Amino acid sequence: MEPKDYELEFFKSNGFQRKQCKTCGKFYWTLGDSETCGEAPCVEYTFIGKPLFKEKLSVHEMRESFLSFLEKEGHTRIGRYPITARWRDDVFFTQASIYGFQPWVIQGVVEPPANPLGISQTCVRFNDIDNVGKTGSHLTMFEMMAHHVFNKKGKEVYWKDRTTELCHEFLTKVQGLDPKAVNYSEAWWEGGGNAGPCLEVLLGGVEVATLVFMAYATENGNLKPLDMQVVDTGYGLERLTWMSQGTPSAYEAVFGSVLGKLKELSGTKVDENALAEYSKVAGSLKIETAADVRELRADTAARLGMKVDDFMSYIKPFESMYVICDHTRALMFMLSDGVVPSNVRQGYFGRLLVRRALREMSQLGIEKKLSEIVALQVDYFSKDFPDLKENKDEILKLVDVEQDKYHETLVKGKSIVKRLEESLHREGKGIADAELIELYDSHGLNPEVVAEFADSKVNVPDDFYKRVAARHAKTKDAEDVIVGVQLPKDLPATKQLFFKDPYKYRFRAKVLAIVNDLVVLDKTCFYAESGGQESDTGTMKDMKVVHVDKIGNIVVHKVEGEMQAKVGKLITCTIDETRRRRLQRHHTATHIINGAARNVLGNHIWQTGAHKAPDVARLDITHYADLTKDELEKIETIANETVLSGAKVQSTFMERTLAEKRHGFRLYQGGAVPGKELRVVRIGDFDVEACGGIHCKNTLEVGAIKIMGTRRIQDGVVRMEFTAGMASVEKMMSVWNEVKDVSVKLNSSPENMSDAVDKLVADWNGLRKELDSVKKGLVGETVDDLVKKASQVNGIRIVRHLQSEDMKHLVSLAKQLIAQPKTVAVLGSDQGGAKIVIARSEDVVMDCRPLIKKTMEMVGGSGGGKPDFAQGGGPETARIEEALDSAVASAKAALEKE
RNA sequence: GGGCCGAUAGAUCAGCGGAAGAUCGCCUGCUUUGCAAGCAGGAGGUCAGGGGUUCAAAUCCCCUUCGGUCCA
Repeated sequence: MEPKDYELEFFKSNGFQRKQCKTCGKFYWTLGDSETCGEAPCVEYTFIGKPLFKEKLSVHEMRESFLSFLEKEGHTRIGRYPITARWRDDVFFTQASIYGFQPWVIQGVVEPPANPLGISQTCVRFNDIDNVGKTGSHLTMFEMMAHHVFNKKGKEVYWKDRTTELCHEFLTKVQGLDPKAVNYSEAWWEGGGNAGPCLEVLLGGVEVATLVFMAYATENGNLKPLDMQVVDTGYGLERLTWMSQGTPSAYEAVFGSVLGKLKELSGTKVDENALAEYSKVAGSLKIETAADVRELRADTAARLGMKVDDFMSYIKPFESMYVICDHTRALMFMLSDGVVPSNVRQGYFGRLLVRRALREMSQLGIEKKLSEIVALQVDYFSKDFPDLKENKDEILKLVDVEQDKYHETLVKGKSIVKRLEESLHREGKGIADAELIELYDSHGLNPEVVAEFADSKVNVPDDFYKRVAARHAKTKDAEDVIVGVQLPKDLPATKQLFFKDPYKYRFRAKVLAIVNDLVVLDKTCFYAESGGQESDTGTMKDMKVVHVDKIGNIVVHKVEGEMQAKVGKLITCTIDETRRRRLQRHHTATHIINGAARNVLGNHIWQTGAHKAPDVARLDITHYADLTKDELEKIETIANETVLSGAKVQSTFMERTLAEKRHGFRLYQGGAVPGKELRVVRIGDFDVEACGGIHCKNTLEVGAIKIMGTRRIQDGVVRMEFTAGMASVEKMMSVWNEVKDVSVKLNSSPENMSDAVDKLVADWNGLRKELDSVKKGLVGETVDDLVKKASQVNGIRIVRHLQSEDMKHLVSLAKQLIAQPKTVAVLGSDQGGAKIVIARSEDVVMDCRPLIKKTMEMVGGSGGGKPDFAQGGGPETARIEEALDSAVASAKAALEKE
């Protein structure tokens, strides 16, 4: 961070002064005479009640004002990128306007869609979700407005001066800000492996924009100049809107009619003064823990001369409403862009928002469905985002489904809390910290919910969420390190011939390198495993090619047999044609099923994974419920109709930006696809995906598609297994054969098999029961005999009996014997080892446990039980008679003592 | 991707080393003009699956499968 980085010609020629903030020491440039940098906490918000801009604008108006200003200044306006960053595999969500251009544009691999460009990018960030609603300015979802410039060497567009000038003009000329009211503070920006100087645009106590000049790559702590220097600006749409309106909090400015409706529903009255003070205090505090929030409330209450409790009860409903507004707006965009709420990955954040919003709804006592609030958001935003309107029904459906799921969790939770409380009560305890943490972590019940469900009072520890986090903070296992193969440097990218001709199975190519059993060619028809499609196999001269991989853009053939390739020589290769054709069909079938599923289930269907083997393929899609039989049949029917329609399958390479423009982000079904050009695979008007796989040329080649089964592999994801072409035929043949075999065994026909099995099962159950009762009857008969044969001691009968039955039978017999008065039973069995039961009726005084222990020691075993009923066993079966005698003797001895 | 909790009758769950239980629901009979209900009796379980420990496992240990939940 060098001072000269910030000595802009723009500052100098316009009379800006460089000053140092009295409070924080930051350097800043200004036309004014302030002595501080101009950002809270160095200064308090100055614009509340006194807007700094000439006109009060809504978010829609502010966005339009910014973008049209940029257009006027020579920028091209482009549409937002989706909130789910499907073109990247390093992040879940779009968190800044630059995300849409990372990594390909920034790396110079792909041309930007326009240069310079203007955008208002929808973003979500969850780091500060706990502060939403409380601080007056935190949001999970926001729009980052920006002008971006991608400066290639020799093709520079503009850099620091013009950037800052544009910013200054927008604020002063367009929004009518007093030029003296804005400060530009010097700062350094780093992120995602890049770095550069930046200017923070501060006014009214708020940072409304950041102007980043991305000039370096960071490598091991060192800075390396970038080939392409990027202007990365970020203007907070919500903050600018807030500034223009001067409302007590950003929420009041941003949420418009949606917030109004919530106020109406909850019947709260607004005290502008209290809200304003709250925001001001929040602006000057660092809010990180629950204790900070308490301090915020206490400070504000003090400034207002209110009791903390009174202030709390006033401010709570507002916090709730702000949270609901924020979360529903974020949800709307996330769901529209293809997030299906679930318990993992992106979906989890959808669930989180729904549950948090519902909590606040119930706090406010609003009985409406959450989807009704989301619907208000859609209406408020759909004019500027038409896709929201298009997806409205889907969005609301997803919210409803998720609300139902939360309801189930709560119903279950309620009984869990009740039971827990009962059992703790028996021990004379109440719900303590440990239980609270367990209930939240394992059952999704946060402390407030538990307190609501519990009969007794529940105290929530201050550091509750910290302690939950501590439970998760265990060290990770070391990851498996994949040992990479060291290929010779400077190998050219392998030419992949199958793109041009997917039906070429024989070719000759030059051998470029051999490493162990790996062969690299100059060109190849072998498809390397990727995109879920297994690799081709085949032969190379007389060697077998068993697997093909891609390392970077070099295709590596793994061969078996004596090495016959020679570097520099040509070699003849043949691909296993049958296998290839099967893989091809399965790949095209996967696209068809994906399209069919979206057709039947809705726009929220995205591919989350896929695998194509020669004999079977599978496709994972985002969906909130198990597929019904009806849905499945529809998908299968549509898929097969599509096959029979004989649609062309077109594969064309296209510049990434152009492909995105033409086909939208639906392209990214298979996840992030690297590179400058995308291969776009299009099946009629049915399905378009970015895909590097090998496809049939016409859907007719796919043959019959048979979906073998579906199952939910996780909440929000359904896996479909299916076959196509010969694989379908084989599968159906083998299943049909199986069915016929079974039906023959059942003495039935395939059509009547189900009835036959029902009958069989019923018969089997009947027989089992009959056997049970017959056995019981036999026991009954012997009881009388045994009692008669029993010996007597002190008027107590001792029954001694040995039989070859299982323990269950022995126990059953003993129970019947001791139902008689004054009876001791000593029963043995030699089945599966030496087993003995010693039991007595209630009116006999004797502890059976020491007897069984002593007895079983004789047969090398042990035993135990209750005083009146003991059992045991041991391995020395041959000594069972001896043991029985000993047991009877011991029992007699014990009884005589009494 | 990781942590935690869980899987027992049709449903909700208890049992947590010594014959598989409760409540609701279901069936039969009685009672009632009918309904709600009441009374008496009854059916209904591979204790998720597989290994192990033990004389003995629903119960303890390990693995697998499935569900829930928290976190990234």
